[in-house]
Order: sequence, then C-alpha cells, then structure tokens
Amino acid sequence: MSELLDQLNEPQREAAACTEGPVMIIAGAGSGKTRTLTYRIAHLIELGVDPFSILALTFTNKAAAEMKERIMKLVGSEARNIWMGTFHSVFARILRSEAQKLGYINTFTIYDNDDSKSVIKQIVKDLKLDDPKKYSPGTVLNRISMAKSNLLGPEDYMNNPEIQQTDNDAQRPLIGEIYKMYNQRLRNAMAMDFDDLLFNMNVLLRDFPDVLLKYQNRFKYIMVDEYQDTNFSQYCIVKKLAARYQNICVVGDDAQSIYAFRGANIQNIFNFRRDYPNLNLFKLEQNYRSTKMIVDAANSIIAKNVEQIEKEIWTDNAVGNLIRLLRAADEREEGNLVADSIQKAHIGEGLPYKSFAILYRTNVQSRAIEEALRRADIPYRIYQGISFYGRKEIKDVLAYLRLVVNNYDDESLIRIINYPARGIGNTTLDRIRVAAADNDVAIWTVLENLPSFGLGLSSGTLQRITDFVMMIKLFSSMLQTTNAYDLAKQVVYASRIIALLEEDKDDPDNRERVENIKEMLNGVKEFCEKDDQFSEIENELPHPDNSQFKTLDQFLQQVLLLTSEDKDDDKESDKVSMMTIHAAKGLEFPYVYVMGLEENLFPSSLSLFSRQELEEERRLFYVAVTRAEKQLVLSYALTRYQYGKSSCQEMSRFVEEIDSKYIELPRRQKSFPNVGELPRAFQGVKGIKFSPEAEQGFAQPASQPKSKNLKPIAKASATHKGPTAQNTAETINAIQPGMTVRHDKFGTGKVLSCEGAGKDRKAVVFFEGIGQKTLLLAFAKLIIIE
DNA sequence: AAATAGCGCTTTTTT
DNA sequence: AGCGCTATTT
Repeated sequence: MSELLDQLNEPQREAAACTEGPVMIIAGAGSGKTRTLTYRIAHLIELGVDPFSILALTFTNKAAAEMKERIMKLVGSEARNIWMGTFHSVFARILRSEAQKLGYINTFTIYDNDDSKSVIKQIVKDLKLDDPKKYSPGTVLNRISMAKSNLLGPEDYMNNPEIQQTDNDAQRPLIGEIYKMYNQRLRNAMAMDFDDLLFNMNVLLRDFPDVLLKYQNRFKYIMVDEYQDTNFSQYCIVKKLAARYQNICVVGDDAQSIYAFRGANIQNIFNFRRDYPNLNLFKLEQNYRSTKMIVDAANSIIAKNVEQIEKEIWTDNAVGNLIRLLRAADEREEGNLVADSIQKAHIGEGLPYKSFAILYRTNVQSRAIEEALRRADIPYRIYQGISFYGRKEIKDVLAYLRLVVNNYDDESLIRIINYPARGIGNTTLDRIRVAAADNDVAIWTVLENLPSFGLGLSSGTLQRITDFVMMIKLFSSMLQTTNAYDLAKQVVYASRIIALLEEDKDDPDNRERVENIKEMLNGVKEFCEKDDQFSEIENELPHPDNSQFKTLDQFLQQVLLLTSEDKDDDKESDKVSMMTIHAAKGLEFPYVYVMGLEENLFPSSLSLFSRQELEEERRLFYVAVTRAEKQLVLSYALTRYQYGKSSCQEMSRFVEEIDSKYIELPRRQKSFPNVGELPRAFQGVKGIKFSPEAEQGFAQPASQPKSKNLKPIAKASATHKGPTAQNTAETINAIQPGMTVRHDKFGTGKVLSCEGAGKDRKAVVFFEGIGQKTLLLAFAKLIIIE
C-alpha cells in the first residue's frame, strides 16, 4: 500500500484506496472529507491514472482550485490536468465545444438570474395578462428552474397534471406558456441560463451517442463532492458519464443538505444505493474539527430530523466550553454584543481577528453587524455581500463585452443600446422589441435589417442605430485578432461609460464606479497574463485559437460562473469573516457567532409550512453549529427592524432544542422582562436596554429614537406650480441651430441641431459646464438670446 | 427624449 | 428602509 495513504485514518484510507467501482462516502461534518477526496485523487495519479481522465465535480470553483493545489503538492504538477470544477463550469466548457450540435454558436452567452428575470418580465408584459402581479419574475423563474432541474421541457411541463394543478391552485396557469416563450427567446438570443447548462448537457449526451461515448471514455474516474446538494439533472449527467466504467465516487452528508430550495435532491444519496447495488459504502464519523461540546450539541440538534442516514459522529477532541447565548434588545445591540465579545477575546486573549466568523441566515442582517464592527474598529470581511460582478457599472461594461462576443444577446443589447444616452429611446426600442418577438428573431437581426421591418423610424433614429450597430460590429470583427484586455479597453473607452461617470464628479459614488471599472479591466489583464488561472479545464478542449493570447469570449466564459473568488491577500489579512450560513458551508473557524436566532427569521417564516422545509432549516442550523472548532456563540434580539418597522421577536425553537447541558444561558435571564409583557408604549422603542451586558456598559448606547415622523405636514404647498403652458408653434419653430438660448436650469447654451416638427420637435443644445442635452421644445422653456 | 417625483413592493438561501 | 417602476414634469 502506498505511503501516501498512511496519512489518513482507517476509514478515510479505506475509502481512498477503493478506487474501482462505485463508491459512496458518507462524511460527517469535520470528518476530513476534503482530505480524503484529495488523497484519493492523488492516489489514483500515483497508481498511474492519467489526470486527463479524472473528473472531479465540486460545489465551488474555489474548492476545486484549493483541492487541485493540494493534489499538486502531493503528486506534482501533472495534477493540473485533472478536470476539476463546478458542474456548471465544467459542462459549460464542454457545451462550448459541442455547441453547434445543439444549434448554438460556441460563443453563446450565459444568462444570469437578472437576465432571466428580465426576459420573463418582458414576456409577461407582452402577454398583456389581466393580473400580471401573479407572475412575478422571481416566482416564474423558480418554477422554470425547478422544471429544468428535473429535465422537464415546456411540453412536459404543460402536459404534467400535477404541475398544472399546482399552478392552477396558485392562480398562475400560464407558467408553462411563459416557459415555452422564455426558452424560445433564450435560444434566439443564443443564450443559456444556469439550468440550461445542465439540461443541455443531458440533451447532448442523450441525442449524440458518439459524444456520450467520447466523454465516457475520457472520464474513466469520476468524483462528485457535496453529492447531497446535486439535483436530478446533475444526477443524470453523472450517471450517464459513469455508465461505461462505473468508477464513480460520491461524497456527501445528508445532514448538510441545504439546497433543496433550488432543486437539490437529497434522494440522490439514497438512490445511489439502488443504482449501484454493488457499491462500497464508507462512513467517516470521527470529527477532527470541534470540541466534544459542539459535536454533541450538533448531534442533539440533528437528531430532531426524521429523514437521515444513520451515523454516529464523535470526536477525540477536548470537551471545550459550553455554547453561549447572547440576548439583545434589538439588532443594533445584538451587533454590539457580538463586536464587544470579539474585541474582548482579541485583546484579552490575543486571538487574531481571522479566527472569528459571524454567520447569519439572511444577507440583510449583515448591515447591523457591519455597523457594530465598524464602531468597535474591528476589521472584517463580508463574503459575497454584493458581488463585484453584480455592481451596476460592471454589469454595464460586461453587457458591452457580451454583446460584442454574441450579437444576439438581447439582454445585453437592451441594457446598453441607450446607455450612455445616444438618442435611442424607449419608444424606438419597444417597436424593435415587438418586431423581434413577432418574427421570433433576436433584436440584433431586426437592427441589421431595419428597413425591411418598416417600423417608421425617423431618419435620425435610423442613423443612430446604424452607428451603434457599426460600432459593435467593428469590435466583433476584432475578436479573433485582439486579446481580451486590449479589446475590452477599447470597448470601455468607446462606450463612453467612464466619460459619463466622470461628468458629475461631485458624486463620490461615481469615483468608486470608475475605479471598479478600472479594477475590472485589471482583472481582464491578469486573466490574459496568467496562463494557469483557470487551468483546471482549459487544457482540454482547445479553444478555436489556442494561440498566444486569450480572447474576450474566453474571459466572459468564466466570469459568470465565478463563485466568490477570494483574493490571496485577503486570506492573509487579519479580519473577522462575515457570511450567510449557506456561504459558510465547507469552512471552519475557531470562534463562530451565529446571529439572529429568532422564530420567523431562523427558521425562516417561509419554511414553517412543511416538515421538509423545516428540516432543511434545521440542517442549516446544524451546518452553522458545526463550523465552530472551539467556541460557539448564539445570539438573538427581542426586537428587530423588518420591512421598515420594529417587530417583536421570539427566541428560535432551535435554541430550545439544544439540550440544556450544552448551553450557557444569558446571565440574570430571569430578571428580564419579556418584551411582550412591557407596556405597549415601550415596545420597539430603541434606547431601552434589556440585556445585562448592556447594563454593564460593554455595549454602545442604542440609537436614539429618530423623530422622522415629524415631517412637514404642509407639503402640499411645495407642489404648487407655476403655469406650465406648452410653448406655441411659433416659439418652437423659431429655434434654429447656431442660436444661443437660455434654459431655467442649465443656463446659457448653444443650439447644435434640431429635428422633427411641431410638438415633436427637439433640439440638441450644448450648455457650458453641463454638456450636451436633447430637449423637447414643446416643454423646455428656452429663451432665445441671439 | 430625459429628468424627476412618488408609489408600491419586497425580503431566504445561489450555481 | 431601500428599490425599481410609473407617472409626471421639463
């Protein structure tokens, strides 16, 4: 037996050494799951298996990168050739190379959720439904996503009585119809959404036996991490790919399944036994991460769930401290208590900030905590708050880049055709959109053949559209000859986005936006220079031009599928980590604070209808608890601002479910009035302290009641307007290019050009120090000066 | 056409 | 409380 595996414990070693045939590893929290997987792959390579024939699917790209790093340390750099990444990124890459088979161009765009919702919103609008509110984009997208995850196309959806029943009951019978149109529009746009990447991979393997055979032969060894969080679609892909060699190893923990809400199917774990009766099953039950206290408490929590695989998690670690519970008057004080506790430990015991993590159920909670940390001068880092690529200015730039790579990308086109403003307004755009939808083509197709659609656009509008199309075409023609960085730089410059942002420098936000864009360009530059940044997959499937430089479409490919990519320097820096519990999966910290343990928040009020959903919340709590190595602190607030007003909160049932022998309750708890028993006048009033900690002076005083209800009553007076009579035809027609005019707000300016007649007549005027403005003369009260 | 004011709506988690 | 969308204003 290899020396390599000597570094594992018994069950880990057995699991890693069992390389042939189907294997399932049930790995409890902190049981060395990643380690086992890492050594298993290293072992395979050591045995002489070609890294190119190993496929390892992980939950995040970061996890893949880290694992690959560790494998390379164990067996050398050839490990870089392992296929490793998320389902989405690996299969997106394969789909790129096989796109034509499915009727896509290989530079197809990946639509993110915002893009998808925007498409749905437009469809609902086009359908002119009686009650469009029933079809909120989020809800519809959820339904479609659920269908795609279960490999149900639009036809299947509409023919499925159960689904139709559900939709009818919810008074939204037309979702199937919307689904069909949605798919059609995505296809016209040469775009796939996240679910399509998996759905279409299934189609590819189903309809092209030669392709299936090719990848079956390529991936002789397949490993899937976090198997409990795979959905049906992913399950099918894996099953098909592994069918030939059956060297399939799945790793997971049913107790940590927390993504059922987005289609993950915990049954996949149970089904695995049925699909591969000859499987080898290993259980990793020794926890190396946490104290006995934490492990036992976690066990007591998860025991409340009915559905689970039998296992017994234990540890040899020290007993450790009791779990602590903090109670605060409101979320502001809750933040202060936590910040205070961290600061005391940091100063008193010399613990580095980076050994602390603060976890919460929803992202909105982060704000109060953030403020508390800032007040206490504690450095922190939020994991995926608003991701960099979610910022508006970045999305704008990306839209330009996406459109250059794929002209049919409707969503990008709509986003930027008039940003910065170039005189192609909503009226024009709407007409074009209708034409595109009516003819079942992409918007770009309409733009390229505008005359033949006879939309009755003015010659000026036609010219502006032509200019725009020419600009994009010019850049598209440079794709194969210009590297991603140079091209992106040119596009950003030509788009004039930065110039627009720099117009009002008064806005400090704009400075930051410009910086962000520059930072993004830097990212493109790094991408071009580093040749191994995303090497996990790029060694295979050579891109059409696998030459010296990286192309823009290569850059875009991976941008959308990035999970929160961590910067190296941040890992080093000494900061407290803040994140949602979902984001904390797979991580561990010596000191963990879980905040907001309140009914209706955690568990979420939306989960209380069914046992399944409540059990998922409980697993989420289990995940939170098991992140902690040494000390776990829970906290909750008696009142909390939600939806703009204060509401009374009750302690979470999850806290009560922990056996009292593991938990230390707040001091002087009994002397506390329950907030519900207070005179009404005091309920929800900030500034009243309930907690002993606050009385002891550790916490900052809570905020003063804000007197924002004292807004001026007589606001009607402000709305009084002077006469706003429209200008007469005489005045309108009198204005001609070359004139100097005066405007109420913009001051004096020079008329550059005029267009149209009568009430539609408008003028482009250049104002000193303000810039160029297009004004509708019927409304703008221009005074002719000369 | 573009800027602004007011309104209603939302708010779980994310590849 | 914050946001995007609609209606209104210029």
